[in-house]
Amino acid sequence: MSSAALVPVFAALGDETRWSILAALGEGDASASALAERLPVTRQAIAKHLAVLAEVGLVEPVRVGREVRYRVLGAELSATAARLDAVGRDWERRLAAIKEIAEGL
Amino acid sequence: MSSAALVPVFAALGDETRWSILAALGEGDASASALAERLPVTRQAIAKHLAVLAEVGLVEPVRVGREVRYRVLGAELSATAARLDAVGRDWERRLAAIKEIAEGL
DNA sequence: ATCACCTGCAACTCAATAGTTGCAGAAGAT
DNA sequence: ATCTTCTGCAACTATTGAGTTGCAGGTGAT
Repeated sequence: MSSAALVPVFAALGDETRWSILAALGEGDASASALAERLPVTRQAIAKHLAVLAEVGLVEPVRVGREVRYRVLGAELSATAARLDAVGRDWERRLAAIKEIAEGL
Repeated sequence: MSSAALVPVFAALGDETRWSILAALGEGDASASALAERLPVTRQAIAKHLAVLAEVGLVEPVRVGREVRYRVLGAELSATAARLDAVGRDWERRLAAIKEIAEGL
């Protein structure tokens, strides 16, 4: 089941640095230390971001020996997108209905 | 064209109060003052949120006499959802490819 | 056993932002 | 013309969060 609250997911996605991290993970799993070599922030900052991303289910930790690699979960992203789309369509539908009533049809 | 940067849109959607506002607007256009009567925050706070939402194209101001009503743009939400889904699918695809290579297929 | 490296926790700084109050100004209503 | 009401601007507070440095603890490699 992947239905954490919707809003925290967007809050997690509302940060450029986290997108850099997600983009980097999109090219293969990596640890916080490995990511720190490619990004202009410290390992600890990245670790915090990864914790946020893991909290909302966008990323998943995988122990490999003494390091902890992270895997991006694209499916969760798509699921979130689906829910967002549903909300958007619902509002469009309801507002269209209101408009018709207002026009006296 | 509705392609503002993607990240600020998520940042805008990462706030509970703004979702309350969007939900209220989903039941019909309303002004900041009208919204302030239904929500537990001041009009000015709502005005700021509406400015943020308008900035990223999720909402649109409409002058009606001396008041300014806001209309929620569900289509923009759906467009954002589509872009999000595309990113998610892309990552899944790439990671699946990497996995196959790693397994020596 | 020792060394190197990676993770995790804690304390701190600084900037951004959600929220407030207060006031000035413009546009309908009477 | 006056009164009401709605909007917009400005200053201020407080909280959150991004980022840092420093250090302690484990785990694999030699």
